[in-house]
Amino acid sequence: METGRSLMDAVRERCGRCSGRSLSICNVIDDQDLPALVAASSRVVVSSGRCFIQEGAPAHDFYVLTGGRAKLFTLMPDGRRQIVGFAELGDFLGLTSSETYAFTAEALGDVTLCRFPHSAIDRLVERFPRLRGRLQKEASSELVKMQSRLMVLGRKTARERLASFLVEQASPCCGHHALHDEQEPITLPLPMSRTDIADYLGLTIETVSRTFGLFRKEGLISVKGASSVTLLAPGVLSDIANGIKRD
Amino acid sequence: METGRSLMDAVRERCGRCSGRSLSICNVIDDQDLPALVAASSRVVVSSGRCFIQEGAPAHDFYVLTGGRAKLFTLMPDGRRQIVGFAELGDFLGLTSSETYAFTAEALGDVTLCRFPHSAIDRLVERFPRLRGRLQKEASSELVKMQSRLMVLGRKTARERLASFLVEQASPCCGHHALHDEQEPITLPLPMSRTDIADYLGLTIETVSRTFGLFRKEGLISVKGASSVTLLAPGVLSDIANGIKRD
DNA sequence: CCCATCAATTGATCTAGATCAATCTTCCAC
DNA sequence: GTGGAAGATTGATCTAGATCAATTGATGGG
Repeated sequence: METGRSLMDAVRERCGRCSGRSLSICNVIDDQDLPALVAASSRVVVSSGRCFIQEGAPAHDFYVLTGGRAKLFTLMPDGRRQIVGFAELGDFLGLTSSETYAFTAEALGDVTLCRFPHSAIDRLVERFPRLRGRLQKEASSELVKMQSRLMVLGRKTARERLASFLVEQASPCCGHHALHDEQEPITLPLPMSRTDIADYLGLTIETVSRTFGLFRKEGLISVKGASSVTLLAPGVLSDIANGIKRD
Repeated sequence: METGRSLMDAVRERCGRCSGRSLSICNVIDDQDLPALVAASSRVVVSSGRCFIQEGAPAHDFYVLTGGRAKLFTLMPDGRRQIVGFAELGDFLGLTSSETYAFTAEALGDVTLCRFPHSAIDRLVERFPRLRGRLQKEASSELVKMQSRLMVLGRKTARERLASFLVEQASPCCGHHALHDEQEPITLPLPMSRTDIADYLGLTIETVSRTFGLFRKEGLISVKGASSVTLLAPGVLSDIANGIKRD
């Protein structure tokens, strides 16, 4: 919470250069109204490996991710883990129907966030009704992504799962600009570990690694040091992801 | 769309006895405002096995399910199917971020619905702002359910999946009233086929059937003619669902 | 009531992916 | 650089659940 002169500075500092601005819920707020947004929120920096949302903890705050990436996961009592999503620039976290968070969020590398207390969002929504619609749209679009993830986990083979993952990573924001060119190679950073990918796809690290190996041998990808891949044939990978066989 | 005298009749007819009223989005609308709701919507009856939402078709309408149950699924090009949910009384269908439906909805037995054209919902939301919040809450709660479904499909064994399914069926409305008593037997109708259950849980019919058989032998359930189960030990099933071993 | 049809169960095998077990990289901290 | 620790790859085996194959049981039309 900031006021007066420093608030204007804060707006310039926080929103002026915020690369998440156009992607996130903030994009329904006019420039002149930004101070209200800044006043309602606080900037949070989370260092690599730290958790900023705890599954089951009281849900006091919403977050907009403004830098870095995070993994979102749930645990079973015996430690089995399912990653329910990877958050990126502009993603809105902490929407929950209940009074507690449904997942844990951990920073993959250093992460910056804007934190909005629950109560502050209520006030903002009252003042900027379009925000409510934006929040709903956010939830709906997440819901659609979830439905395709259910298909991945319920019905796809290991090959199809990894291909789905790679294609998804190549088209952030729910396939917005799709794959620019189906044939054009695309290089992606993979800030998550093989273990994370395995827990996302319902596989083991060994299977993930072997499948990466296969794709490499088949000339579909090339790997640079485990945290960067180039999709050499995005179109083929996309077909594999959808269970389509080319001959 | 109805007017005048017949509208009042329609309200009495449609909403007065609607058992979904208290569960659905309609529960944020005062009785006196119901006519607006009725005027904006039309009643639809769908007979068993018919689809009323088609994956990929232009999303013109929203639906509130007011009677019966439906299965929601997506297909892969080769016909593999993933059931993404079973809709029941009061459920709101057709929320989507894109211009097309993300899944197909098919009636399990005869189904009645209230259909709201997209445009009508926009007008209603403008007139009744609380509706917007209700819609968002609906989407958020669905999102939370999805996250636990990802765990089911990604990390649970066949036993755990079927137990999860049975416990979920026993506590409709996202575990609202939970299991009244963990030890009290509960009898459930199962309007869906074994194939549907398999496609919901990412298993084959054979595995579903075998696992039902095991639960029966272990005295955890008793089955009446494939479309009705009694959970004899809901607490134990719940523990199995969560991977907790009692000894 | 009885047959036909389709769903569900049960049994026998097979296999994709898990598990167990070494290496081999990568990349810091020193 | 250099040692070492964590992560990734690769290989050998095992197994839960898939697949293939009957058989049994429901359900509904004539």
